[in-house]
Amino acid sequence: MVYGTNNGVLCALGPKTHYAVTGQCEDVTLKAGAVLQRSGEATHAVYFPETAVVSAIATYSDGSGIEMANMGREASTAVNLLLGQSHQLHTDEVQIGGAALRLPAERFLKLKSDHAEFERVLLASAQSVFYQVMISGACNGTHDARQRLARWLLTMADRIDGAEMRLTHDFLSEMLGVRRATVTKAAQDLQENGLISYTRGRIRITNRKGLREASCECYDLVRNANRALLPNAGRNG
Amino acid sequence: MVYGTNNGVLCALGPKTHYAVTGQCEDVTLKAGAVLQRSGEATHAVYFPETAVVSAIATYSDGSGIEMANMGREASTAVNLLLGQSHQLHTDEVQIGGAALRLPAERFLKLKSDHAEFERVLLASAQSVFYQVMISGACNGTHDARQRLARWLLTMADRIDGAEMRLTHDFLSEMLGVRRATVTKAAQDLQENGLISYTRGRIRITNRKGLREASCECYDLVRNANRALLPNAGRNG
DNA sequence: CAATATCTGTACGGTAACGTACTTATTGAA
DNA sequence: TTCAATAAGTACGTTACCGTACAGATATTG
Repeated sequence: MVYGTNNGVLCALGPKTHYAVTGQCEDVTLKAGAVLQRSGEATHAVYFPETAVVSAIATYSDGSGIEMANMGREASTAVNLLLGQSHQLHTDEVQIGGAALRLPAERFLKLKSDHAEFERVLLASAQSVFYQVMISGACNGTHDARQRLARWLLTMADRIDGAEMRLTHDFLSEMLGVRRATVTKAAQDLQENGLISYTRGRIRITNRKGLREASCECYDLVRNANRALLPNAGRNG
Repeated sequence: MVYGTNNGVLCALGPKTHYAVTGQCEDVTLKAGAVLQRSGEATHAVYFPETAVVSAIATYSDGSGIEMANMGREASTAVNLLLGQSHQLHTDEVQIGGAALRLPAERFLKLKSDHAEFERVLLASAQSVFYQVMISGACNGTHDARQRLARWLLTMADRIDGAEMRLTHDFLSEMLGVRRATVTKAAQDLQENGLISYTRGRIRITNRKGLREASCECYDLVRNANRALLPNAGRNG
């Protein structure tokens, strides 16, 4: 039963619309590394992450890619279709495997035109994602690796159930766009200050308040904007 | 007479809608440094730049701000309203003074609901701006000052009539988020290679092809996406 | 034409990253 | 239980920037 999802976008819907939309979704398990839809291709479906995290990647002509945004349970991959584009401008890749709801493109479009509330919430969600991307862009150019690591861990923790996150320094270095050794140094610093603790692929936040202070303000800006735009998002079914 | 605008969003409209929309706009001259609308305030109007350039700025709690996107004649400031938000998430500030069309919020919303084509084009434009912000964010973290300067100059040249741009290194340093001296160094490099020439606040592109090679691919990615999303945009009335 | 303001060139030491690469610690599978 | 794979710690020279500061060049104004 998909009713009871913890996806923030779907939770922001009133019961009736929520029911209509989730009734058309299917539960899927996304595997880390899977490419959901490639840049330039037609968009087949929209994903509402629950425990999975999906990232938007820009592809350069030499084949390299850069992560431009990542979306967890507070968002969805609907922006393209929502703005009227049938084809992808970027590649959607699963960063962290987990559960998600999948809604085929045609059903998505039908639901969008049948339910004004759905469209309204989707637009607000797009605004939230847009803001996140804006802030992240500014953040990358302004704040150092330690602050950004702190921010990234806080953001990720909001998307995950348990206290422990399974993330390697290597993975984080890709997310932050820095060297693996730079992540190790930043993580050491945070650990020495008692804000996190980690061993071999497992990271745990031990002092959330302190980590927020170590992070740049970008964490709060994005979070507050998301909460303002999608109320009820923490409602959980 | 506003018909005959060179704003790319408005030019992407068919004649009938174009006429309906521009008929509701007023010609304004925007002064560099002016704040059009502040973060948190209600959005009073939407601006379609012609020769002006407006930037979206995120404001931190210490009062400092970071430029997150800038919009010239290929775009508009409509994203907020278009996505259903009556209030600003960011501050819109005039970076380069010049002409623009101004459309009050109520009229904008009325036109949007009366003309499906207008809404469709606006959504495509939002997609384009969204993509620009995504790419720029990735670009800032990946490419060096010289590449980004080249890209910025190319982008700006597309928005301006003449061959000469009135820009100081100091101004450019703010745009790129680097030191003024770093801009001077990058600009010297470009000039020594015959790609640009400049004197005291005036910059001229002398070898466009070469400048494109010196720039990162981000210039082409954003430009191609914008062209694909808003055809006819160069039609000029 | 002189005075002033504005730009640009340059210099200095400092720092946070970089690429590369080797070592040491875990962990899961043979 | 040993081995191979994976993760984390560390090191070294290098680079692109930073903050600051001042001198020279070019406009603008009185």
